[in-house]
Amino acid sequence: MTTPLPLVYPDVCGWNASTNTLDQIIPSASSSVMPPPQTSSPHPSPITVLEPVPVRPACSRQPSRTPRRSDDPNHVPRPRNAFFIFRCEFTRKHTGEAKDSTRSSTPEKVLSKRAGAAWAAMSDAEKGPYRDEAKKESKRHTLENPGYRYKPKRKKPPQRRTTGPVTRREQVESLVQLREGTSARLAESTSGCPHSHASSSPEPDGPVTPRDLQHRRSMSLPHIDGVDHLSPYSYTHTYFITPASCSSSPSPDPQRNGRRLSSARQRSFSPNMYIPPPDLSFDLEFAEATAPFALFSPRGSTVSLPELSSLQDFTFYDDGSSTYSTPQISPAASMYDISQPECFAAPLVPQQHELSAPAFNRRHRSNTAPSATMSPLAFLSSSLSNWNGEAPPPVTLTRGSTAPALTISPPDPSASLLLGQPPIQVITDEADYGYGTLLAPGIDLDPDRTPRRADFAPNVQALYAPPYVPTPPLPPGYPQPVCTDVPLAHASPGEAYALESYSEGLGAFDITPAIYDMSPFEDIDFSDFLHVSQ
DNA sequence: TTGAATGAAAG
DNA sequence: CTTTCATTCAA
Repeated sequence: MTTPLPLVYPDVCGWNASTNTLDQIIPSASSSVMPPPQTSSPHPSPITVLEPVPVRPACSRQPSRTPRRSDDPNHVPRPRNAFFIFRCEFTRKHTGEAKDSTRSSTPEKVLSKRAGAAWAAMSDAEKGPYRDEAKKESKRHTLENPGYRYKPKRKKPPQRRTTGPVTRREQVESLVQLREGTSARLAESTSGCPHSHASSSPEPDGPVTPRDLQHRRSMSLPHIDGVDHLSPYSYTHTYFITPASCSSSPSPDPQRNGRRLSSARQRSFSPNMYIPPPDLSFDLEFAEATAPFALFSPRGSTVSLPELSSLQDFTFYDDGSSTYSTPQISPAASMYDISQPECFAAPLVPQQHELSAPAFNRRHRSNTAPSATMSPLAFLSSSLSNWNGEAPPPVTLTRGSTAPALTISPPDPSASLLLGQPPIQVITDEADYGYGTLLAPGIDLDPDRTPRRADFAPNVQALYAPPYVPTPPLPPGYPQPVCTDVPLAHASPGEAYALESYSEGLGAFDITPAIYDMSPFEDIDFSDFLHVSQ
């Protein structure tokens, strides 16, 4: 057993970083006033600084009645931030000029509220001086209090919005509940949903709140150079699954919803429909907004936000000469030579090693907090985007006891891509699920599990082109596409077909896609890009 | 009341 | 390792 050395925390006041010693300490009172040992307690240190002498700038009304950091005379208060500096001035103006009665009668709370409102109404330019002042004050603070370190004391244990694992099923169900609740409230309908799985309701924190929806963890697009990259869309749509039996309940927007669902129902999926991989060169605005992703995506991995935002000199011109400059990111990017404008154009007929258009390579960041709600479509498509085009192994299905076993060998994936062949047919005991099914034979859609790429039909990725992608001409001799693609900017909601195969596939499992709206580009789930419409 | 810093959680 | 986020604390 070693001698209990006095605990020393180098970052408390008094530590001299240069000499690695404690310069100024009151060598007394080491443990006399120590609180009971608590791990969360940030060690009220016996070490105290002699000289700090906090300078309170002009405004300070010195509310001596405030709990001055528990009667520690050597406590160094934090520097004020811009708002606080503003608030000081604000307070002075509003109480100083007024009569004393006002001063005493205006509670701090009200002042704070008013100051907050005033602050919010101010422009950046107006706030600038306060920010500068705050910076100065901060600098002065560090100069005058070397070794100072802000050490907030934990009083409450930090609460994450959700604790513990939340299964995807729970996420989906809580979304369904949210939607159901909204529908019910709006239509005053009492139709319940038998599939709601009340037994396995999302336990820890209850259903997803709208705020959670806004905060679906996903790739936030940092505004490069602080410039907003405006989207041509007013909304992006993310789809989530609701059991078919629930979808009959009135929806908050029956018109849109009905149109969406019925169009998905009515339009039959053509097995000959060739949906090309996305061509990202088609639309200036879209390309501008997407380009960072496209640039990085050949790495096929995640991109840190700093990296992304370091794309400062990214420019994009559509003046015919089509030049842009952008930093060379990685050697892997040479697959799409980013020095060339054409790099944004996906190969019209992708080879197997480059099946994906750049955007498709971008993996969905899986930094999903438990509270983050990922739409089923998002996780489906995230799996899809991880899929490298390999065909799943041949699957043998037994068709009842009398029927002969049926072996389905997926076609050569590259061939199927080239020819735009339909996905393989899924045949089960129950039914012929038909073309358009996304899943490979014998695969059940299990919301608790992220599908692996082997779960999908071999050319399913090719079916996943966004609806707004202009169809490139197919090589002569190939079946020409059935669908006429609509340019992005002119795409109308009814034109979306990218999800049809998806919804048909899901429909086979009694699952109907539904939608919710998100305001554009605040928090982008990249998979939404692939299915955006309108 | 806003904003900065922190530390821990989570990937 | 990096990023997110709840919490504290400045008057």
